[in-house]
Amino acid sequence: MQLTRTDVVDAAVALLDEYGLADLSMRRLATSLGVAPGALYWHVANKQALLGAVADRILLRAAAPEDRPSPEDWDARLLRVAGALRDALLSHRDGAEVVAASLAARQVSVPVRERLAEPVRAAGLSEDEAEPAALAVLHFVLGATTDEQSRMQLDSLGVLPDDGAPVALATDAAAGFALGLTLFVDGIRHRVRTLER
Amino acid sequence: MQLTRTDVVDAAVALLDEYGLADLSMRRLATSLGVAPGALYWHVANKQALLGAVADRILLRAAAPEDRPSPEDWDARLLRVAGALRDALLSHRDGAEVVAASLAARQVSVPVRERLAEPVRAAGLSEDEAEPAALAVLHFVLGATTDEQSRMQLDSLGVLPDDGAPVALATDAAAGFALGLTLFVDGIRHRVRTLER
DNA sequence: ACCTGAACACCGTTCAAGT
DNA sequence: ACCTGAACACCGTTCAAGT
Repeated sequence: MQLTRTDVVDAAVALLDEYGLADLSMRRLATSLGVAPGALYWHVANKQALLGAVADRILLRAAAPEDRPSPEDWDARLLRVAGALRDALLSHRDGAEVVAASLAARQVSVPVRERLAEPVRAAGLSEDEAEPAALAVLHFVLGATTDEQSRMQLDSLGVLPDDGAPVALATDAAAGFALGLTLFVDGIRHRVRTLER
Repeated sequence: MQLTRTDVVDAAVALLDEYGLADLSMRRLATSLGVAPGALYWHVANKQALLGAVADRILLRAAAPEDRPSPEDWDARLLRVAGALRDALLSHRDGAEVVAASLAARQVSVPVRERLAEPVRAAGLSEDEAEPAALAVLHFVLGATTDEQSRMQLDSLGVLPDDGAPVALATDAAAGFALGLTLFVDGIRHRVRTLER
Protein backbone atom coordinates (compact mmCIF):
# COMPACT_ATOMS: atom_id res chain seq x y z
CA MET A 1 0.00 0.00 0.00
CA GLN A 2 1.08 3.52 -0.72
CA LEU A 3 2.49 5.75 1.99
CA THR A 4 0.51 8.75 3.25
CA ARG A 5 1.66 11.80 5.11
CA THR A 6 -0.63 10.64 7.88
CA ASP A 7 1.16 7.26 7.95
CA VAL A 8 4.48 9.02 8.30
CA VAL A 9 3.30 11.15 11.22
CA ASP A 10 1.64 8.12 12.85
CA ALA A 11 4.87 6.18 12.68
CA ALA A 12 6.84 9.13 13.97
CA VAL A 13 4.59 9.42 17.02
CA ALA A 14 4.95 5.68 17.64
CA LEU A 15 8.75 5.90 17.44
CA LEU A 16 8.72 8.93 19.72
CA ASP A 17 6.72 7.09 22.35
CA GLU A 18 8.88 4.01 22.16
CA TYR A 19 12.39 5.44 21.84
CA GLY A 20 12.23 9.15 22.62
CA LEU A 21 13.12 12.24 20.64
CA ALA A 22 16.88 11.60 20.58
CA ASP A 23 16.33 8.32 18.74
CA LEU A 24 13.69 9.57 16.35
CA SER A 25 15.68 9.84 13.14
CA MET A 26 14.47 10.05 9.58
CA ARG A 27 16.40 6.88 8.80
CA ARG A 28 14.89 4.91 11.67
CA LEU A 29 11.47 6.21 10.67
CA ALA A 30 12.03 5.11 7.08
CA THR A 31 13.10 1.66 8.25
CA SER A 32 10.04 1.33 10.47
CA LEU A 33 7.90 2.10 7.43
CA GLY A 34 9.80 -0.31 5.19
CA VAL A 35 10.92 2.43 2.86
CA ALA A 36 14.12 4.19 1.75
CA PRO A 37 15.06 7.35 3.67
CA GLY A 38 14.54 9.54 0.64
CA ALA A 39 10.92 8.44 0.34
CA LEU A 40 10.00 10.44 3.42
CA TYR A 41 10.91 13.67 1.67
CA TRP A 42 8.06 13.20 -0.72
CA HIS A 43 5.56 13.48 2.15
CA VAL A 44 7.32 15.91 4.40
CA ALA A 45 9.58 18.89 3.64
CA ASN A 46 12.19 18.04 6.28
CA LYS A 47 12.59 16.81 9.83
CA GLN A 48 11.55 20.13 11.35
CA ALA A 49 8.25 20.05 9.49
CA LEU A 50 7.70 16.45 10.53
CA LEU A 51 8.27 17.34 14.18
CA GLY A 52 5.85 20.21 13.74
CA ALA A 53 3.20 17.77 12.55
CA VAL A 54 3.96 15.54 15.53
CA ALA A 55 3.60 18.55 17.83
CA ASP A 56 0.22 19.34 16.27
CA ARG A 57 -0.86 15.77 16.94
CA ILE A 58 0.17 16.04 20.57
CA LEU A 59 -1.62 19.36 21.00
CA LEU A 60 -4.79 18.53 19.15
CA ARG A 61 -6.53 16.82 22.06
CA ALA A 62 -5.71 19.62 24.49
CA ALA A 63 -6.28 22.59 22.25
CA ALA A 64 -9.16 21.63 20.05
CA PRO A 65 -11.54 24.57 19.67
CA GLU A 66 -14.47 24.50 22.07
CA ASP A 67 -17.79 24.00 20.31
CA ARG A 68 -19.91 25.86 22.84
CA PRO A 69 -18.88 28.64 25.24
CA SER A 70 -17.90 27.31 28.64
CA PRO A 71 -20.01 28.36 31.65
CA GLU A 72 -16.91 28.53 33.85
CA ASP A 73 -15.27 31.67 35.16
CA TRP A 74 -12.16 32.81 33.34
CA ASP A 75 -9.82 31.56 36.05
CA ALA A 76 -11.30 28.06 36.08
CA ARG A 77 -11.09 28.08 32.31
CA LEU A 78 -7.44 29.13 32.32
CA LEU A 79 -6.56 26.45 34.85
CA ARG A 80 -8.42 23.82 32.87
CA VAL A 81 -6.82 24.71 29.53
CA ALA A 82 -3.35 24.83 31.07
CA GLY A 83 -3.95 21.52 32.83
CA ALA A 84 -5.18 19.88 29.64
CA LEU A 85 -2.09 21.19 27.89
CA ARG A 86 0.16 19.65 30.51
CA ASP A 87 -1.71 16.36 30.30
CA ALA A 88 -1.35 16.29 26.53
CA LEU A 89 2.39 16.96 26.75
CA LEU A 90 2.85 14.29 29.39
CA SER A 91 0.92 11.72 27.35
CA HIS A 92 3.80 11.33 24.87
CA ARG A 93 7.44 10.69 25.59
CA ASP A 94 9.39 13.96 25.29
CA GLY A 95 6.10 15.63 24.36
CA ALA A 96 6.96 18.93 26.02
CA GLU A 97 10.34 19.10 24.29
CA VAL A 98 8.88 18.35 20.88
CA VAL A 99 6.21 21.01 21.26
CA ALA A 100 8.60 23.60 22.70
CA ALA A 101 11.07 23.08 19.86
CA SER A 102 8.36 23.17 17.20
CA LEU A 103 6.85 26.28 18.73
CA ALA A 104 10.25 27.98 18.66
CA ALA A 105 10.67 26.95 15.02
CA ARG A 106 7.17 28.30 14.32
CA GLN A 107 6.09 24.92 13.01
CA VAL A 108 2.92 24.51 15.07
CA SER A 109 -0.48 25.29 13.60
CA VAL A 110 -2.71 24.35 16.53
CA PRO A 111 -3.63 27.73 18.09
CA VAL A 112 -2.57 26.88 21.61
CA ARG A 113 -1.53 30.44 22.42
CA GLU A 114 -4.95 31.69 21.47
CA ARG A 115 -6.65 29.06 23.63
CA LEU A 116 -4.82 30.51 26.63
CA ALA A 117 -5.38 34.11 25.58
CA GLU A 118 -9.17 33.75 25.55
CA PRO A 119 -9.60 33.32 29.33
CA VAL A 120 -7.04 36.05 29.96
CA ARG A 121 -9.04 38.47 27.84
CA ALA A 122 -12.19 37.38 29.62
CA ALA A 123 -10.50 38.28 32.88
CA GLY A 124 -10.44 41.87 31.69
CA LEU A 125 -6.88 42.34 30.50
CA SER A 126 -6.48 44.61 27.50
CA GLU A 127 -5.96 43.19 24.04
CA ASP A 128 -2.34 44.37 24.20
CA GLU A 129 -1.60 42.60 27.44
CA ALA A 130 -3.63 39.42 27.05
CA GLU A 131 -1.32 38.13 24.33
CA PRO A 132 1.99 38.40 26.26
CA ALA A 133 0.27 37.22 29.45
CA ALA A 134 -0.97 34.10 27.66
CA LEU A 135 2.50 33.60 26.23
CA ALA A 136 3.94 33.80 29.72
CA VAL A 137 1.56 31.06 30.88
CA LEU A 138 2.51 28.96 27.87
CA HIS A 139 6.20 29.37 28.60
CA PHE A 140 5.64 28.34 32.17
CA VAL A 141 3.64 25.26 31.14
CA LEU A 142 6.25 24.19 28.60
CA GLY A 143 9.16 24.79 30.94
CA ALA A 144 7.60 23.09 33.92
CA THR A 145 6.49 20.10 31.88
CA THR A 146 9.80 19.71 30.06
CA ASP A 147 11.48 19.71 33.45
CA GLU A 148 9.04 17.20 34.89
CA GLN A 149 9.40 14.92 31.89
CA SER A 150 13.18 15.02 31.75
CA ARG A 151 13.28 14.30 35.47
CA MET A 152 10.97 11.33 34.96
CA GLN A 153 13.29 9.95 32.30
CA LEU A 154 16.47 10.57 34.25
CA ASP A 155 15.34 8.60 37.25
CA SER A 156 13.51 5.88 35.37
CA LEU A 157 16.76 5.32 33.52
CA GLY A 158 19.19 5.50 36.39
CA VAL A 159 19.77 7.31 39.60
CA LEU A 160 18.72 10.86 40.20
CA PRO A 161 20.87 13.19 42.29
CA ASP A 162 18.24 12.80 45.06
CA ASP A 163 18.63 16.32 46.40
CA GLY A 164 16.66 16.31 49.60
CA ALA A 165 13.16 15.14 50.42
CA PRO A 166 12.21 11.57 49.47
CA VAL A 167 8.70 12.56 48.44
CA ALA A 168 6.70 11.22 45.53
CA LEU A 169 7.97 13.21 42.57
CA ALA A 170 4.71 12.99 40.65
CA THR A 171 2.69 14.79 43.31
CA ASP A 172 5.50 17.29 43.75
CA ALA A 173 5.48 18.17 40.09
CA ALA A 174 1.71 18.51 40.01
CA ALA A 175 1.76 20.72 43.10
CA GLY A 176 4.49 22.94 41.69
CA PHE A 177 2.57 23.24 38.47
CA ALA A 178 -0.61 24.20 40.31
CA LEU A 179 1.26 26.74 42.41
CA GLY A 180 2.81 28.39 39.38
CA LEU A 181 -0.55 28.67 37.68
CA THR A 182 -2.12 30.12 40.82
CA LEU A 183 0.53 32.82 40.93
CA PHE A 184 -0.36 33.74 37.35
CA VAL A 185 -4.07 33.78 38.01
CA ASP A 186 -3.66 35.96 41.07
CA GLY A 187 -1.27 38.23 39.21
CA ILE A 188 -3.74 38.65 36.38
CA ARG A 189 -6.58 39.32 38.81
CA HIS A 190 -4.53 41.94 40.60
CA ARG A 191 -3.65 43.65 37.34
CA VAL A 192 -7.26 43.77 36.22
CA ARG A 193 -8.32 45.31 39.54
CA THR A 194 -5.72 48.05 39.40
CA LEU A 195 -6.54 48.77 35.77
CA GLU A 196 -10.24 49.12 36.59
CA ARG A 197 -9.56 51.77 39.17
CA MET B 1 51.02 24.91 24.01
CA GLN B 2 48.93 22.30 25.77
CA LEU B 3 45.18 22.38 25.72
CA THR B 4 43.23 23.21 28.85
CA ARG B 5 39.62 22.52 29.72
CA THR B 6 39.27 26.28 29.91
CA ASP B 7 40.63 26.61 26.37
CA VAL B 8 38.05 24.11 25.17
CA VAL B 9 35.15 25.95 26.80
CA ASP B 10 36.47 29.31 25.55
CA ALA B 11 36.58 28.01 22.00
CA ALA B 12 33.11 26.47 22.36
CA VAL B 13 31.66 29.81 23.44
CA ALA B 14 33.38 31.53 20.52
CA LEU B 15 31.94 28.98 18.07
CA LEU B 16 28.52 29.33 19.64
CA ASP B 17 28.55 33.09 19.21
CA GLU B 18 29.75 32.90 15.64
CA TYR B 19 27.80 29.94 14.24
CA GLY B 20 25.05 29.07 16.72
CA LEU B 21 24.21 25.92 18.63
CA ALA B 22 23.22 23.85 15.59
CA ASP B 23 26.71 24.28 14.13
CA LEU B 24 28.61 23.76 17.35
CA SER B 25 29.96 20.24 16.84
CA MET B 26 32.77 18.47 18.62
CA ARG B 27 34.52 18.06 15.29
CA ARG B 28 34.26 21.72 14.37
CA LEU B 29 35.46 22.60 17.84
CA ALA B 30 38.44 20.27 17.49
CA THR B 31 39.32 21.82 14.14
CA SER B 32 39.10 25.34 15.57
CA LEU B 33 41.58 24.27 18.25
CA GLY B 34 43.90 22.56 15.76
CA VAL B 35 43.44 19.19 17.37
CA ALA B 36 41.96 15.76 16.57
CA PRO B 37 38.33 15.20 17.66
CA GLY B 38 39.32 12.55 20.15
CA ALA B 39 41.55 15.01 22.01
CA LEU B 40 38.51 16.85 23.35
CA TYR B 41 37.45 13.80 25.30
CA TRP B 42 40.46 14.08 27.49
CA HIS B 43 39.24 17.46 28.78
CA VAL B 44 35.50 16.92 28.73
CA ALA B 45 33.39 13.81 29.34
CA ASN B 46 31.08 14.36 26.38
CA LYS B 47 29.19 17.03 24.48
CA GLN B 48 26.50 17.36 27.12
CA ALA B 49 29.07 18.12 29.80
CA LEU B 50 30.74 20.63 27.49
CA LEU B 51 27.44 22.41 26.91
CA GLY B 52 26.90 22.42 30.65
CA ALA B 53 30.20 24.21 31.09
CA VAL B 54 29.21 26.69 28.38
CA ALA B 55 25.89 27.24 30.19
CA ASP B 56 27.77 27.92 33.42
CA ARG B 57 29.88 30.49 31.61
CA ILE B 58 26.80 32.22 30.27
CA LEU B 59 25.15 32.25 33.68
CA LEU B 60 28.14 33.26 35.74
CA ARG B 61 27.81 36.99 35.17
CA ALA B 62 24.10 37.03 35.96
CA ALA B 63 24.05 34.64 38.86
CA ALA B 64 27.25 35.31 40.72
CA PRO B 65 26.60 35.33 44.47
CA GLU B 66 26.09 38.77 45.95
CA ASP B 67 28.85 39.79 48.32
CA ARG B 68 26.73 42.06 50.51
CA PRO B 69 22.98 41.91 51.13
CA SER B 70 21.06 44.18 48.82
CA PRO B 71 19.12 47.09 50.33
CA GLU B 72 16.32 46.64 47.78
CA ASP B 73 12.86 45.26 48.50
CA TRP B 74 12.28 41.65 47.51
CA ASP B 75 10.28 42.59 44.42
CA ALA B 76 12.95 44.92 43.05
CA ARG B 77 15.49 42.19 43.74
CA LEU B 78 13.48 39.56 41.91
CA LEU B 79 13.00 41.85 38.92
CA ARG B 80 16.70 42.69 38.88
CA VAL B 81 17.88 39.09 39.08
CA ALA B 82 15.42 37.96 36.41
CA GLY B 83 16.44 40.87 34.18
CA ALA B 84 20.13 40.12 34.64
CA LEU B 85 19.41 36.51 33.76
CA ARG B 86 17.65 37.52 30.55
CA ASP B 87 20.52 39.88 29.67
CA ALA B 88 23.05 37.11 30.19
CA LEU B 89 21.09 34.71 27.98
CA LEU B 90 20.71 37.32 25.28
CA SER B 91 24.41 38.14 25.31
CA HIS B 92 25.31 34.85 23.58
CA ARG B 93 23.82 33.38 20.45
CA ASP B 94 21.29 30.66 21.39
CA GLY B 95 22.18 31.36 25.01
CA ALA B 96 18.68 30.62 26.30
CA GLU B 97 18.51 27.31 24.44
CA VAL B 98 21.90 26.19 25.69
CA VAL B 99 21.03 26.99 29.29
CA ALA B 100 17.54 25.47 29.07
CA ALA B 101 18.92 22.25 27.61
CA SER B 102 21.74 22.05 30.15
CA LEU B 103 19.35 22.74 32.99
CA ALA B 104 17.07 19.93 31.79
CA ALA B 105 20.09 17.61 31.58
CA ARG B 106 21.07 18.73 35.10
CA GLN B 107 24.45 19.87 33.84
CA VAL B 108 24.45 23.38 35.31
CA SER B 109 26.26 24.12 38.55
CA VAL B 110 25.64 27.86 38.82
CA PRO B 111 22.84 28.11 41.42
CA VAL B 112 20.50 30.21 39.33
CA ARG B 113 17.35 28.68 40.85
CA GLU B 114 18.56 29.61 44.31
CA ARG B 115 19.28 33.19 43.23
CA LEU B 116 15.63 33.53 42.29
CA ALA B 117 14.36 31.68 45.36
CA GLU B 118 16.02 34.13 47.76
CA PRO B 119 13.81 37.14 46.96
CA VAL B 120 10.73 34.90 46.86
CA ARG B 121 11.49 33.70 50.37
CA ALA B 122 12.10 37.28 51.45
CA ALA B 123 8.64 38.11 50.16
CA GLY B 124 7.24 35.81 52.82
CA LEU B 125 6.47 32.63 50.93
CA SER B 126 7.03 29.42 52.86
CA GLU B 127 10.13 27.33 52.29
CA ASP B 128 7.95 24.77 50.52
CA GLU B 129 6.47 27.24 48.10
CA ALA B 130 9.44 29.49 47.42
CA GLU B 131 11.25 26.75 45.54
CA PRO B 132 8.51 25.94 42.98
CA ALA B 133 7.64 29.63 42.67
CA ALA B 134 11.27 30.43 41.80
CA LEU B 135 11.26 27.53 39.35
CA ALA B 136 8.16 28.97 37.73
CA VAL B 137 9.92 32.31 37.27
CA LEU B 138 12.96 30.53 35.85
CA HIS B 139 10.81 28.61 33.37
CA PHE B 140 9.16 31.80 32.28
CA VAL B 141 12.49 33.57 31.81
CA LEU B 142 13.95 30.68 29.82
CA GLY B 143 10.86 30.26 27.66
CA ALA B 144 10.39 33.93 26.96
CA THR B 145 14.05 34.45 26.14
CA THR B 146 14.33 31.34 23.96
CA ASP B 147 11.33 32.61 22.06
CA GLU B 148 12.76 36.09 21.73
CA GLN B 149 16.11 34.76 20.58
CA SER B 150 14.72 32.32 18.03
CA ARG B 151 12.50 35.09 16.67
CA MET B 152 15.56 37.35 16.37
CA GLN B 153 17.38 34.69 14.39
CA LEU B 154 14.45 33.82 12.16
CA ASP B 155 13.97 37.37 10.95
CA SER B 156 17.62 38.30 10.80
CA LEU B 157 18.04 35.30 8.54
CA GLY B 158 14.98 35.67 6.35
CA VAL B 159 11.43 36.80 6.46
CA LEU B 160 9.24 36.46 9.50
CA PRO B 161 5.56 35.56 9.13
CA ASP B 162 4.81 39.20 10.07
CA ASP B 163 1.60 38.45 11.93
CA GLY B 164 0.15 41.85 12.62
CA ALA B 165 1.60 45.00 14.03
CA PRO B 166 4.78 46.38 12.47
CA VAL B 167 6.22 47.46 15.81
CA ALA B 168 9.80 47.23 16.95
CA LEU B 169 10.20 43.62 18.07
CA ALA B 170 12.91 44.34 20.61
CA THR B 171 10.74 46.68 22.66
CA ASP B 172 7.83 44.27 22.32
CA ALA B 173 9.86 41.41 23.72
CA ALA B 174 11.13 43.52 26.61
CA ALA B 175 7.60 44.69 27.40
CA GLY B 176 6.21 41.16 27.31
CA PHE B 177 9.01 40.02 29.57
CA ALA B 178 8.32 42.82 32.03
CA LEU B 179 4.60 42.09 32.01
CA GLY B 180 5.14 38.41 32.71
CA LEU B 181 7.42 39.20 35.62
CA THR B 182 4.93 41.70 37.00
CA LEU B 183 2.22 39.06 36.99
CA PHE B 184 4.50 36.80 39.01
CA VAL B 185 5.41 39.50 41.49
CA ASP B 186 1.76 40.45 41.99
CA GLY B 187 0.79 36.80 42.29
CA ILE B 188 3.44 36.23 44.93
CA ARG B 189 2.41 39.35 46.84
CA HIS B 190 -1.22 38.26 46.78
CA ARG B 191 -0.32 34.80 48.06
CA VAL B 192 1.74 36.21 50.92
CA ARG B 193 -1.12 38.49 51.96
CA THR B 194 -3.67 35.69 52.06
CA LEU B 195 -1.26 33.43 53.93
CA GLU B 196 -0.65 36.11 56.55
CA ARG B 197 -4.32 36.37 57.33
C1' DA C 1 49.46 13.05 30.96
C1' DC C 2 47.89 14.28 26.70
C1' DC C 3 47.09 13.53 21.88
C1' DT C 4 46.75 11.10 17.06
C1' DG C 5 44.88 7.87 13.73
C1' DA C 6 41.58 5.31 12.56
C1' DA C 7 37.65 3.28 13.02
C1' DC C 8 32.43 2.38 14.38
C1' DA C 9 27.92 3.34 13.97
C1' DC C 10 25.38 6.51 12.84
C1' DC C 11 22.99 11.29 10.89
C1' DG C 12 19.72 14.71 7.30
C1' DT C 13 19.15 15.70 2.67
C1' DT C 14 19.38 15.51 -2.47
C1' DC C 15 18.50 13.74 -6.84
C1' DA C 16 18.88 11.04 -11.10
C1' DA C 17 16.63 7.17 -12.40
C1' DG C 18 13.06 3.87 -12.24
C1' DT C 19 7.92 2.34 -12.14
C1' DA D 1 2.91 10.48 -8.49
C1' DC D 2 5.72 8.04 -5.61
C1' DC D 3 9.82 5.56 -4.52
C1' DT D 4 14.80 3.47 -4.87
C1' DG D 5 19.82 3.65 -5.01
C1' DA D 6 23.40 5.90 -4.21
C1' DA D 7 25.79 9.42 -2.93
C1' DC D 8 27.35 13.91 -0.19
C1' DA D 9 28.74 15.99 3.71
C1' DC D 10 28.56 15.46 7.91
C1' DC D 11 27.91 13.62 13.23
C1' DG D 12 29.56 11.79 18.61
C1' DT D 13 32.43 8.60 20.70
C1' DT D 14 36.03 5.04 21.53
C1' DC D 15 40.52 3.34 21.91
C1' DA D 16 45.00 1.30 20.74
C1' DA D 17 49.11 3.37 19.95
C1' DG D 18 52.34 7.02 20.16
C1' DT D 19 55.11 10.82 22.69
